[in-house]
Amino acid sequence: MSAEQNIIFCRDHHDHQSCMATAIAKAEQVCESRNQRFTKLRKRIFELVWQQHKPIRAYDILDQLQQDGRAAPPTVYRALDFLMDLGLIHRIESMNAFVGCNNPQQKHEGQFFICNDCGAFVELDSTSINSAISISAEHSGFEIQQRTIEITGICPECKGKKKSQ
Amino acid sequence: MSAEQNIIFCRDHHDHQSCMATAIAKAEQVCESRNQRFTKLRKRIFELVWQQHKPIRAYDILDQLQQDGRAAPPTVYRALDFLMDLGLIHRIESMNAFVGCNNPQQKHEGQFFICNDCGAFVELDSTSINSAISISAEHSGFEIQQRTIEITGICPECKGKKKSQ
DNA sequence: AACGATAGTGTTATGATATAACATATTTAA
DNA sequence: TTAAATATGTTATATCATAACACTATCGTT
Repeated sequence: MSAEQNIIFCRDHHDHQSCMATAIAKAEQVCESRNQRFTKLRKRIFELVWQQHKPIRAYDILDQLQQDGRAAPPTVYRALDFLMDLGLIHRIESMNAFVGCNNPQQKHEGQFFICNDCGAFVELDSTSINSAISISAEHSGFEIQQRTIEITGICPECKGKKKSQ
Repeated sequence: MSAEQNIIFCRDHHDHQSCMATAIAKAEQVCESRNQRFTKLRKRIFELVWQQHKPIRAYDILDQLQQDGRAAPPTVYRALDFLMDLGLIHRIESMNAFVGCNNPQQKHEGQFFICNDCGAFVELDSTSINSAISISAEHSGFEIQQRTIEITGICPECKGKKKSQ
């Protein structure tokens, strides 16, 4: 039962409303189970991260917040740190940006496939990628603490669009 | 003939002089073959990156340069960009830092295993990791352009030291 | 050797990303 | 209801990176 997940870029092709609602429900669940508070601010920032199904940068979040009144960087970064600690979002190191996680209940660090064209991304947790890395590490006694795996390129849709031009 | 490379953390256990000399020789070769100039400045910065066998940040390089006189950030970043373009060094995204590459002749993007304790690192180019990722991508028609694979943790030596304390 | 073209470097200013430190407000739990 | 703990606001500043333009060195011709 460890079938590899398929990459599905869902940009524009789904019921965003319910997708978002599900994410929020999961987040609330995770917070509750860890005795953490999903405050109004944290929820707002979580929503902004999820909103577009693509990586968003801290200062873009800040810009959005400032449309409702004053806000400063620490407000954003603190919320992002909180959400990351709980695994509700992930940081994309190579882009200084953040994405929502759709499997926050499981502890994991995903593998991210991100389209350079449209920004759509997919998070995998592939057994074969994970174990290839683990094996390399075990081989020499390296003890893994954190995995950063970020693959950028062109998603199937954008590839299609390009061809037909 | 695709035996996996082993992780070897060479910190402190090698002839640094000749290790460095080899790296410089390779770099000169690569530059020559691509009709690029390995200028005094570029060489100096290349040496600083190699010097410690661990990731070094741009402003730390800048500090070193400034001991020989004035220098400003663009001087450093330009040289780093040049060296990266030729594959003579790599950027570690998750640390905003740079490391020397010991196989610059081959075009590749490595997998980095970096010790959180001592900073030692190893660059692999593992067939099994690479193909696991390629397979995941091909599965759905994602066209890979760039791979960022950075694994942090504790190297065998530091693990040993900790145990014996 | 003299020349213009190209490539490389210096310099100043500023943009982009992130955090420290402390003040204030809110929630929790006794 | 109150003290402790948690969360947020606010100001200042650290850290990372690049744009734009001036100047210098090198290369390839004549």
